[in-house]
Amino acid sequence: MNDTRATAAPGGQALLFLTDEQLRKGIEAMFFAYRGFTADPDRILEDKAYGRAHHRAIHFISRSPGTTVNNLLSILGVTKQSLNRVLRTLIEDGLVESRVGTRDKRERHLVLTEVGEALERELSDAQRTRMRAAYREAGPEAVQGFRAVLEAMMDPELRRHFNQLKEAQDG
Amino acid sequence: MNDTRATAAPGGQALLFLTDEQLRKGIEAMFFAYRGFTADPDRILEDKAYGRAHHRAIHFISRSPGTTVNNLLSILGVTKQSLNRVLRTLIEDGLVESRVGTRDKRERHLVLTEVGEALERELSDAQRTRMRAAYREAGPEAVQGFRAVLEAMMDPELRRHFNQLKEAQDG
DNA sequence: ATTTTATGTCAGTGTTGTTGACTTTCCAAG
DNA sequence: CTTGGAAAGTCAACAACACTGACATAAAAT
Repeated sequence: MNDTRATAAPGGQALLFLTDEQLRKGIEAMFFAYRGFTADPDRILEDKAYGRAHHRAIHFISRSPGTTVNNLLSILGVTKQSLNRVLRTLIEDGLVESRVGTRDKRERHLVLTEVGEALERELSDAQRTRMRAAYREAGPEAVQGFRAVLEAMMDPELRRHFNQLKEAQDG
Repeated sequence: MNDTRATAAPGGQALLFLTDEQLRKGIEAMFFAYRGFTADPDRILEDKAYGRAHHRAIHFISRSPGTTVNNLLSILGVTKQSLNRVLRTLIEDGLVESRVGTRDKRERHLVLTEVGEALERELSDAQRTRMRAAYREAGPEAVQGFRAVLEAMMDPELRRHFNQLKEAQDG
């Protein structure tokens, strides 16, 4: 069923014979899996007045407490106007605190409040539960492969961000 | 660096010790990778008057030529009004043909025209190129794991659709 | 003193999703 | 044959979330 073939090549490198069909299935897998990936947080946010954009902001503020608006912008890849709309509501609702920088007073450092952290936990618990179940079902070797392919799929700039986040608490 | 640990458990099953941090990194990998995944088609569509929704419709019509609107709806998971707006422009622009069903004349069977297939090729070529590069970089075992985790992450209904598409040309 | 950077804000626009209401077509059961 | 309901299409209104462009403020850098 899984006919991704590998053969030893002269250089000791494994060569992949990837048919268009196999690649197409990878593409569809990404599409369907991403729907599942966002389904649980979406359900939680649907009641509250927030959407996916709020979730992303909350996630990365939680991940890098005290991050600046500019840093968040380059991670999320949206315009400042778009991010600002989201941040404004989160600050107004008391989920995020915006602190003027000490060294550079132009910068705003973003941190989650208690309430913000509670929502972050609720959202990430749901997402982690699905991820954990998928990892268990697929097995440990699969997890390594999953991460390797995803990382290889990222744009270089995003990959840099991804690995910087990793270093913060993992490396 | 990749510290997803696996240990042989009594039942012969491998046990995974997944920390919240490891799961979180999987979540972030999905987020960043999906951005890369959609980046190339987005760039192509940006010039033309189409968006991601058009791409998705074109992809699945190409994948299952003659599919009905209802089938497409359950694959894409949007409302008929939303899909209809997209299909209407694609039909008006001569990329998609809508054929009245022969057995059931209420149904519309959707197929790509020559022009539609040309755009589909352009889009999927771009997406496959990235996927192929990622597969090559990650290696053949990683590809297996990638697909296994993604499939485990899908909602059951979407997983059914995914596997039905597979059977069509792979099983 | 001037320029650049970081941030915030206002106004307008586009894509993509939603609900709700309504019509047309047409299969199938009574 | 009539009627109920499913499939498809349409119209209107609306919301989330992205975009561009223009402009304001404060502070750092030159």
